[in-house]
Amino acid sequence: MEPIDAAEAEELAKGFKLLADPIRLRILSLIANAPDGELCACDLPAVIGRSQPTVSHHLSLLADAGLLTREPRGRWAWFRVEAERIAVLRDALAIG
Amino acid sequence: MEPIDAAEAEELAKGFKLLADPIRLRILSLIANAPDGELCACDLPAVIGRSQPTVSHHLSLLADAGLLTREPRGRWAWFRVEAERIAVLRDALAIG
DNA sequence: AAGTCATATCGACGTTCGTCAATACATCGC
DNA sequence: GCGATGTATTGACGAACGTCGATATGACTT
Repeated sequence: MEPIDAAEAEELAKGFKLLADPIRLRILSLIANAPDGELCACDLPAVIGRSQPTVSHHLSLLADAGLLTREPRGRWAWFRVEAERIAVLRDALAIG
Repeated sequence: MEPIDAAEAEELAKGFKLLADPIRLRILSLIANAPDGELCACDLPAVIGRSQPTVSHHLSLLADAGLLTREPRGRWAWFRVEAERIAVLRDALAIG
């Protein structure tokens, strides 16, 4: 954890805020561990146990922040984890 | 990022929620980079730019969660970063 | 003992967040 | 075209959060 200024703290906090929800963590985990590293949004409401609008809301938050990429294929939407963006947050937690 | 269940996601989300605030990030950064790895709370309100109750509030949140340890010395309170607890969160972001 | 100083707690306020029902939008199959 | 299906958006609600002024607690100094 290097010394950070106010602007960088603001930026990092936005990132961690997205990780500060169990639903979003499970979504990221499910996608990261899915075959070929991608997952169809259609499966998530049942697996997560939340309504379709709620899941879609979280997916949009993660995608808008660049932590996920969305690829529409016909009727379905497929998502992948943007590992580099996660790595930025992980590296910010390196202490000493 | 290994596959995580609902209980683990809940636990990790609590941790990331503490990192999801720029003030708390700066507090952690300032303490981690302070001489001897410890910092007196008395300096923080001026450096951070928030009121004393606000800073004390954030320090308590971090200490209660085990991310900081508080050591009262006379009139002052000194804080250290609990690196192992931060490492748990960092490791959770390791994506295959 | 009285005063001072650092810290913690309380109470209140506006803001943000997570959630879902209802609805709109887009794409497929017939 | 039309109905069905997957997804996104809207609107509304209660809960949680960050903030600060006022106050309380505790410790040192004289």
